[in-house]
Amino acid sequence: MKKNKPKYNQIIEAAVKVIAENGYHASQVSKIAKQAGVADGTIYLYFKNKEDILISVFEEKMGQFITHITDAIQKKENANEKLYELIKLHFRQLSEDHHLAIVTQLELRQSNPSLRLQINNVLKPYLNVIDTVITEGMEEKVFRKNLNLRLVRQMIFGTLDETVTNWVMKDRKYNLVDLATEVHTLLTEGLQSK
Amino acid sequence: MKKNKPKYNQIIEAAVKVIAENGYHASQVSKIAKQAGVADGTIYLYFKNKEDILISVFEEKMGQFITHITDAIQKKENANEKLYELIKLHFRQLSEDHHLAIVTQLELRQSNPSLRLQINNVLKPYLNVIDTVITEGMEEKVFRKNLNLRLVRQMIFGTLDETVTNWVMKDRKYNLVDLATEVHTLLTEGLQSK
Amino acid sequence: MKKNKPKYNQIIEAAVKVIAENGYHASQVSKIAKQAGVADGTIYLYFKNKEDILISVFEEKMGQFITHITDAIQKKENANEKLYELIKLHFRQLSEDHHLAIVTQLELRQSNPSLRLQINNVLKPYLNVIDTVITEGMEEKVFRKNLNLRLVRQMIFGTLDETVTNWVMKDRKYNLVDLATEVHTLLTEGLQSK
Amino acid sequence: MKKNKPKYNQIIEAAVKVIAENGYHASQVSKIAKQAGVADGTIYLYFKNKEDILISVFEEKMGQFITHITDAIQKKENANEKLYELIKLHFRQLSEDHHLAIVTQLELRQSNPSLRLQINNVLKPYLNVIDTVITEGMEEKVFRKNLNLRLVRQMIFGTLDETVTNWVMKDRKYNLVDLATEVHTLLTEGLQSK
DNA sequence: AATGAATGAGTATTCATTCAT
DNA sequence: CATGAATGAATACTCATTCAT
Repeated sequence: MKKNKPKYNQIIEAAVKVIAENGYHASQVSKIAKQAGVADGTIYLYFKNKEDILISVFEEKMGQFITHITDAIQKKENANEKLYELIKLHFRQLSEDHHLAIVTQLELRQSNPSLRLQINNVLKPYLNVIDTVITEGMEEKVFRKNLNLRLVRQMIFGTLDETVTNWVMKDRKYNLVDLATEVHTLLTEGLQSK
Repeated sequence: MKKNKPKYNQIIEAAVKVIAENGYHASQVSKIAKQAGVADGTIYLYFKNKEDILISVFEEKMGQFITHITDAIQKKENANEKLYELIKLHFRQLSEDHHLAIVTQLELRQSNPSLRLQINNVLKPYLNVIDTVITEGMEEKVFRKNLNLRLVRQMIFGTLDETVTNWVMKDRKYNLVDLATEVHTLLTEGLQSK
Repeated sequence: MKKNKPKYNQIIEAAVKVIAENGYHASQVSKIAKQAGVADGTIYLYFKNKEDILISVFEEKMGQFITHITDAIQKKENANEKLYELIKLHFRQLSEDHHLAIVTQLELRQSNPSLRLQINNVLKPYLNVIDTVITEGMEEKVFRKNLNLRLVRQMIFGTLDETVTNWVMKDRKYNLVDLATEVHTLLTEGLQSK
Repeated sequence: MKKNKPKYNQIIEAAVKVIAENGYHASQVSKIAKQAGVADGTIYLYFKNKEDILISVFEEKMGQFITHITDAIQKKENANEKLYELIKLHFRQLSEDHHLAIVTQLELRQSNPSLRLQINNVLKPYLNVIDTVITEGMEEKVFRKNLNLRLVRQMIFGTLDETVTNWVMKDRKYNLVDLATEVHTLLTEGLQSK
């Protein structure tokens, strides 16, 4: 499988770095090749075209991202703790790889509709993980029953995504992971005073 | 002021239509000019460059959007009702102008980071409106005191934005405004069962 | 009509010169533009793409070529004289424009099949002129009746074409027009001694 | 000699097939190698470069073509019969190997002038055969004396070549060999009625 | 002899912007 | 004010050839 070839990963890592530092539109294939230490033509032995590099970057990175979160929340006992873990790891992983954070929150969004459709497909497993936590929470009666699954998922993902994007746009000047507790409380308890 | 010139608005409206129908990347200046019924060069008598058209589209449309919401929530008595009104009008206005919805939720996001920074500036007054509602809610003790203002704003805006984007990407097949009540409940009461 | 625009003809003439001097494959669009004294982009205001330049070169030049021959042979009294005139003018016109001769006999032949198909279409009117001369000759009983039209046309065109190509490949070291009489005699009387 | 190596011929045959089926420009070295069942690099153990493959294809095939014709016409008694035999075999051989016909009449002509110069060298022996027949014909007084050798050769070769090219371009829908008699008559007797 | 992964030179085309009229 | 013809910078991808194994 091509993913075991060292050059495949070399190119993926080079792409993340080049895109994060130069922005999507200034990331020419030749620049990525140079950063990866291979010839321009070599890129095309491993990727169909430039778009395929971007999709593959996202697939590889999101795959690890999701696997990590899925593994961690399995060890938690109830949906509430699972949700907290998911928030914490979502923040932590993007905190720890700020190149990746820039690429996912800013650069990849300026892609064309066809690419964004593929990106959504890669995101689906993550959204499914969120759905599972919500469903479990309703079954465990930790969360209110009769929650609108799609809406709740949109609230959770929308909140996390917006929070990370703001953090990236503020040049990551504050600690993102520190916000996990508060975000979790907001999502579970809402705004209302009791 | 240039906004009183009829061609200025002609071009703004043409831009919304062209971008919504053709997508951001296929919206050449010449296409917008043709749709507006003016010569290519005329565009540059009213706008500094292409980016300026896009910013102006967003400014004009968001200005009305925000004015409308600000006016409406002033008439509401407490922060809870104001929040509900804000959600409802956010959804309704984008429902009623689907060209605008496509442009703001999908097409304008393909722009480069510099443009997006300016778009954020245009959004700021709207985020301030949200902040005001939250602050009032805390003062009125309708909302918990000690809420992290920025975080709450990100939750509210992130949730609304993600909800609208999903609706647009599902080709607007369901009624967006109908979701306002549920979204409001989710935001105020959270997920937890009581 | 675009053919009246001076730049259209400027580009056509530049293309003939550049292709004749550099060869088909070394004739980049930018080189043609430079020779024509226009910007690269201007080429695309007058031609759909590079192939369209080549087709148009051939159309324009062959159009004049054919018109000239058609006009001249109308004045001749019988098919035999018309054939002689056709041979003479075929040779003379390519003799007098050696850039055109190089382009038609050598460079345009290395084009791809799709282009060659279009080139054949442009040639058709010329082949029709040949056919008319042959048919008239049979009617006038100057030529044998029952000649196979297609075959005779192929003999005439094949002979002229091969003769010109050899002349071009020998760097035009001898006078092509001088051969007209002999070629005419060969075609009409054949090889056989009487 | 490299011609005894089996892979040499494998590659030659593969090249004819690949070029006939895919066209000259879509016949990459790697495609020829694959068809021949060898590695890309192996090609370069037997051929100097891609052009050398093409030249060699033409040399090998034309060698057989010419040998066959030379042998056959030696058995004929006079120049007239020899010319007829040459025409018949020219047509028959290309009829029987339609891959070769496509390659020689269409595909190889898309090559650059340098390659075509080398192709002409390969053709020379064939043109010499034609010359010999003409000279014999003049000596035998079967053909008119004082024929311009080069011109007659160009008429014969031009006619045959144009006839075959037209047949290939019409997708070989009619029987080429059947035309031999008529072509022979045209060449020897000309167009004129007696 | 044979392999095939790696190389890197080369080019048509688009479109935001200008400026002479 | 308005026009629209002209500009020219900028870039992904192919494929003949090499050479370490």
